Amino acid sequence: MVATTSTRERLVEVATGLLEEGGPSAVTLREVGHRAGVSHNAPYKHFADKEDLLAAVAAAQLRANRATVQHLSDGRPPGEALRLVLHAYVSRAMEHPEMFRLIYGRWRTDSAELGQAAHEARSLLVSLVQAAQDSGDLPPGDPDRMTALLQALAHGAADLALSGHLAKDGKGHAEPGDLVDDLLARLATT
Amino acid sequence: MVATTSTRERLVEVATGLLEEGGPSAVTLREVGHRAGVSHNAPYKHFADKEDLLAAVAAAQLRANRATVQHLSDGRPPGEALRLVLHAYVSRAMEHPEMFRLIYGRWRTDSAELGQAAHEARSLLVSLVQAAQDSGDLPPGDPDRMTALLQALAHGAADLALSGHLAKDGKGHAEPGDLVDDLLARLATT
DNA sequence: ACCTGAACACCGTTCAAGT
DNA sequence: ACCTGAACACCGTTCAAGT
Repeated sequence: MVATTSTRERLVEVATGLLEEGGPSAVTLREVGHRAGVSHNAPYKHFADKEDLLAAVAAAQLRANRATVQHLSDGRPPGEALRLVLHAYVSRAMEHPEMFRLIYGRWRTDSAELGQAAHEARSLLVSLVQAAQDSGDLPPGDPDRMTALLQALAHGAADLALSGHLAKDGKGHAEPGDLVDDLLARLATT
Repeated sequence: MVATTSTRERLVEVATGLLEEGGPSAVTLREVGHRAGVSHNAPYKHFADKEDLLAAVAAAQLRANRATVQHLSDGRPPGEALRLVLHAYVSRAMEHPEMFRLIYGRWRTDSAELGQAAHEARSLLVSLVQAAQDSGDLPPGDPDRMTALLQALAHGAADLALSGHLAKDGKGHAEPGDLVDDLLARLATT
């Protein structure tokens, strides 16, 4: 299997690496072009501007996440699958903070590719929640709303932990994963 | 009462305005200086660099938020006070997205002023939660951890809503404030 | 102590031109 | 269709100098 990566794919790969190393400001089109072996403005032939390139990076990562989620939940009981997926959500955020902040950052460009990837990621999560409700691991109710509750908690716990606003005194000892478990436990006993 | 605003205070005010209008990239030291009536590099006499100025902006806002929280909760039953404060947290985020993202963004500078303001904001929230536990509006347990759970949910709901990752199909109709109420309701019946 | 003007290095973006 | 080199406007930061 020969990997024939197009220039466009290489630009996205290189930009991904630069992002994780030093955040969006480290993704200069000059360095992207240089690492991809093209000129510093060749990216403009594939992307409208820098933000459009970053949107492609975020979309690619969302698709990769979706594959991970599917693999993680495959063949497991719904309650356990959901728990693993939420913990993976948090772990990914803590290990790849720049990518996390990019994906859930503010976009002034409405990238169709990114919107599509985000929609598919959410759909998968909703179906997982629905399965957990059917199996009795989660209480009944609108699955969209239950999903939003769970994702909001996992997301907020990760984001606050990343910014150091989550009880760093060590007293509460509230790791983001612990909060996920707290919520799941309370929901299970309702 | 004559308002004798120092240059430093004026720089922070001007930077705050620019931030809310167009985000951190709109806060150019040149424009800050110009609006404050000084040269484009006068800010360097008051702040180490641009990030240090933004840290002062964030710290000032955290202190203002703290005052709002105290005023909101003053004289109300703990359960209601907590609910109002969490809703205010969400509303503030939705109405001032750039400020919200700044405060809970990533800092490479460890500003003592910002760290102090963040710590005090968290302490106030913990004491509110503790009062709600004492009055029976919230279940018992480590107040630091209960606070983290509540803040993580409010924070995540607001952040996901801002980035459009919260069920925008309209089916679940999950506004951030609704999620706050969902969690409070579930905690009340535990 | 606080401020200014010039200068430097860097970056996103555009443009005319090349194959 | 895809790429290049030069150029423009802009920005953070530094420096020598002024009061």
